[in-house]
Amino acid sequence: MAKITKQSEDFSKWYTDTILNADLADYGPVKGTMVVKPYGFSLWSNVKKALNTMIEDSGHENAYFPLFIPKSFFEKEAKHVEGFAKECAVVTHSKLIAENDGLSVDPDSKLEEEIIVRPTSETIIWSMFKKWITSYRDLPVMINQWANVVRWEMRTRLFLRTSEFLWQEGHTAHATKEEAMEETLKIVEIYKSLFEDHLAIPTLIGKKSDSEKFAGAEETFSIETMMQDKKALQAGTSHYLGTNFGNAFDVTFQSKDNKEQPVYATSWGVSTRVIGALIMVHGDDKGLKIPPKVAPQQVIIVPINPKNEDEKEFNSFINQVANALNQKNIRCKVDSSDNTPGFKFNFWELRGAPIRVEIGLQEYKDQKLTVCRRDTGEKTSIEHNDIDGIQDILDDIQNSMYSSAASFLKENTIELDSYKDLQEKLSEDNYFIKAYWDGSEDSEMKVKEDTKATIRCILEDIDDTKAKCIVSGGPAKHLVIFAKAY
RNA sequence: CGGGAUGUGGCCCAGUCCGGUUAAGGCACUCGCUUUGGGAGCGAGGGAUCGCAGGUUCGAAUCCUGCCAUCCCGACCA
Repeated sequence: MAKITKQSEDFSKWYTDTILNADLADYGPVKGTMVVKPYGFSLWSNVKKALNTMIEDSGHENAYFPLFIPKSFFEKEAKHVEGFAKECAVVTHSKLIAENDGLSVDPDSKLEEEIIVRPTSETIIWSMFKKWITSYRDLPVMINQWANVVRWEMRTRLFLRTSEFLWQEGHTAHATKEEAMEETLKIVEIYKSLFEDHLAIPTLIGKKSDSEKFAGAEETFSIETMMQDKKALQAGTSHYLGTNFGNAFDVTFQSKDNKEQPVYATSWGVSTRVIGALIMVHGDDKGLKIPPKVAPQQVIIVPINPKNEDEKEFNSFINQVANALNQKNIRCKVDSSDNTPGFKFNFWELRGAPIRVEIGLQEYKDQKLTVCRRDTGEKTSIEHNDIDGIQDILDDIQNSMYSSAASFLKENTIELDSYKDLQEKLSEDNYFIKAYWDGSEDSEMKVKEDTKATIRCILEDIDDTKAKCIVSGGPAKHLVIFAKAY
């Protein structure tokens, strides 16, 4: 276990060091791929469990659609093709031939129609919806799937952008525009709750500008979050797709009064990128800081073995504490490896365990526990059977992690109305800049060229003739956030 | 696909310019003893066809040619 680079020295090196050293993930053999290791997967599973519960509780059903999609499906929706054409893995052959010194592709096995490895599943899902939807009685259809997708990326980073990643993608079909829009916004609220209540990550919610929205969507809503380097990370998206996919796949339904009607759609997704967000929002120079609700281990007990004491009784005291915690559904583990206590302290801080309980001779004699919080480093002593006391500390850690991230976001979000100030500020440091925008692509592009910042989201539409665009000085249509993004 | 760099035990790397015994060191690993309240110490041990393929040479990690891979910087992106 090596020492990790300080955040202040090189934030992105800190990020990679932390992931590798905390055992979350490792590089895969193919460029841009990653292996999610057990500790990282356990974290993802906790996130997944929380989100899946909310998805199911709001009426969605899980299903699974194939990885392989006929190429022709992508040709059906023009914008969608445009958006994904440049990053698709394509299957062209079905056989290999063993030759003297290796394998080669059998030219005779060329497929009649090439197959695309899904970059997202709208097309295959809507091809199925066509079969399933004929009457108003069939609607709404509310499907979710947990899957892997492949997007052939040029530059990749662990969790943030890899060629293959895990996510959930929701796909719904509705009888009316209003219902589909309502669904789109309901999902945004679910995502907001996942981030704020479970991951302790404050969020900004808004609409994407045309240049940033999902290929094939009418409207894209996004959950934007601020990392500790003050760059923005889009952590979730929810799309109102209108009738684009319904039309492309010729899906219609018959209403009560026997009229043929178009079907309205939504789609929405959250990926393993949230792990990246969690790392970059909460981590520090010691490593990860995981919010208790999703931590693989909430409490780590580090025994400090006494020299000449009765080891048996000491160990049974420790097991008694661990069992009591586990019985109250607190995820707890005793680190009984033969490393030194100091090593274990650092090891579990690196891995972000919210609470460490130290039990040595002193605690054994006093029947007390020394409790150390990962977020503040503060040590307190509590009675050995005060399980509620531990739960209270976990809750407090969860809350204070959220509030410190929230004040960080607030401190680094500034409102500006002069373009000169915007350029100056963004050349000094990263910020979220709240400003008016006239809605034109020219203004949007100018900011990107001058500062590398983009419109992360549209917070609200403006109907005030006095509001001026920060770029052009013309009448403003929207209040937006400009920021550099991952 | 353009510009730059790098390939040597599991990992980080010295050695390459100027060819010459058994390829050095650190981390990690294994065994033993001593340790254990903030990354333990000592001793012993295992592990490398030096990215691949040719070539030059008495002799190649080192020189030459070709290839491959990875990383960084640009055009694309949840």
